[in-house]
Amino acid sequence: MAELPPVVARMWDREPTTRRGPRPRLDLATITMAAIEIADTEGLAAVSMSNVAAQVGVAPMALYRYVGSKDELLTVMADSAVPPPPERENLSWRAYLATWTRLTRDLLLSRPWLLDLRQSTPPMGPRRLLWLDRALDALSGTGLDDSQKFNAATVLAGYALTDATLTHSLGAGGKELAARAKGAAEYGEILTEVLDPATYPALSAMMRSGLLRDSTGWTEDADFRFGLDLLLDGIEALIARPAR
Amino acid sequence: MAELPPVVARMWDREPTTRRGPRPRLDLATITMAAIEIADTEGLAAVSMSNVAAQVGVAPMALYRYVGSKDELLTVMADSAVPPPPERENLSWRAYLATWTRLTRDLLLSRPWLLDLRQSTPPMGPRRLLWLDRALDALSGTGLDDSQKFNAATVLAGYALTDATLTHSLGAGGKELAARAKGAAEYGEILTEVLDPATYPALSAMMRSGLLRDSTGWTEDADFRFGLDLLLDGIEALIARPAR
DNA sequence: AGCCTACTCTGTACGACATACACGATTACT
DNA sequence: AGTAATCGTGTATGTCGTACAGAGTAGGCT
Repeated sequence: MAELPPVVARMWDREPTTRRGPRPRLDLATITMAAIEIADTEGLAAVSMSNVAAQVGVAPMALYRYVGSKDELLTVMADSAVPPPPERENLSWRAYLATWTRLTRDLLLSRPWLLDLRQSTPPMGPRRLLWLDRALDALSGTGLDDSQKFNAATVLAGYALTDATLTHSLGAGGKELAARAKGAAEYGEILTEVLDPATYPALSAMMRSGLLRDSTGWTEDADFRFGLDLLLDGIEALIARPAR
Repeated sequence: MAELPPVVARMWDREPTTRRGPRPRLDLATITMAAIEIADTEGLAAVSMSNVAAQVGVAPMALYRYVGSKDELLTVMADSAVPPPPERENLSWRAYLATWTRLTRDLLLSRPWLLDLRQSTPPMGPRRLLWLDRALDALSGTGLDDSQKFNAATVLAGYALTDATLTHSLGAGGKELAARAKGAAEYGEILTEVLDPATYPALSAMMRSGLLRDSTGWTEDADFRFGLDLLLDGIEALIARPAR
């Protein structure tokens, strides 16, 4: 039986109940919440061990009693920032996965620093795994095999991430919307000027006909639904198809 | 007319031809190639201004004559590491986009540090834009409108990234395959042990039936094709659908 | 030709950061 | 009561990005 790495153990609340020395003044959850609050308000760059320690009123080195490294802290943050998944209610698999994907995207947009966090994550924590479980569960009556279900969930989550990344980088950032929209328009302008129609035929034609000119053409919800329906149609077709 | 930021200008070879002082001993391409070589061999973490400077035989601060910051260097790297897109030949849009997406994924797997660079990037460079152009071009005869074409390309690129991320994190890394496969199996073991069937019904059932037990069930090419066909089917259905 | 000036690269310095190490204080178990 | 494990702190180290000032170089102008 494999041994749990200490942080993983703490993520899953598997601490031994009785310990030796002085009572800990903190716990992993407190530290993580403080770090998340800093990331929410000042951005991921402001999440330093010193800042987090100051936020919880402790010396920087004290944090290393709870996390093995800053990287570990970031990993825990990436899981703790995730809310519970939506309830299934009576929704069809398709309706449920649609809101599942949408909420995933909305989460990433409401905490953009999640986008910057390295997503090479086998070590998914309890919360992310709960989302995964719900997606798999929604597909349980469809006749897909395990691998297909898993891949479908992965694709949907990946799409949420792709869309959130694009949407975030182009605006829809609340108050910054105006600034970012202007940035996108400016960049489009520069590109239009710099793109050589000979080597970029399709793209330069598209730019000249005004793709980025009005930035609302991109960031709207219709674009998200577009790709989402694409994927759900694909899954539906797969379900309808006789088992291979 | 908007002014080009200096690095963007250099990325697009828009340097003024005559300059004042001593001839530069370097150019942006040399620096970028050195940085990419370091990233390829020692990983992204080893790409420091000092290391890059040493690699090209120059004092660290000299690099700042060519890039405004390390972030800019990373941005340029993210574009320069991209090879030219495949030729269209006589391929159907579907066949072309299939290899387009596959090659995108293969690129990300061959230079995994690109995965860590997932910056929120409007500033795409000439090479990435060339790929985008080819994808749009492949869809030019299909009757889709600009926004649909753009979204389709985005979704496919996003899928390549999702799949590469997952595949990389679970193995298929050449020599490390054994080590990583063992890692995945171990993690699966731990999860199986820790997952409470009551709160994770679908997932724990799936794990217990051996999803991660043999890691080849994931990383195989069939899984990539699965999602890819899902997307291409969706696009094909959209093309067949009468314009809304 | 000679000066001016923009531009090149260098050396030094500073502040931020992650983290190793050793210490004194605190508490449970023998 | 004593032992040993654990906690938080203070200090120190090495690395990093980059600001700044200076010395050398070479084109443009008079």
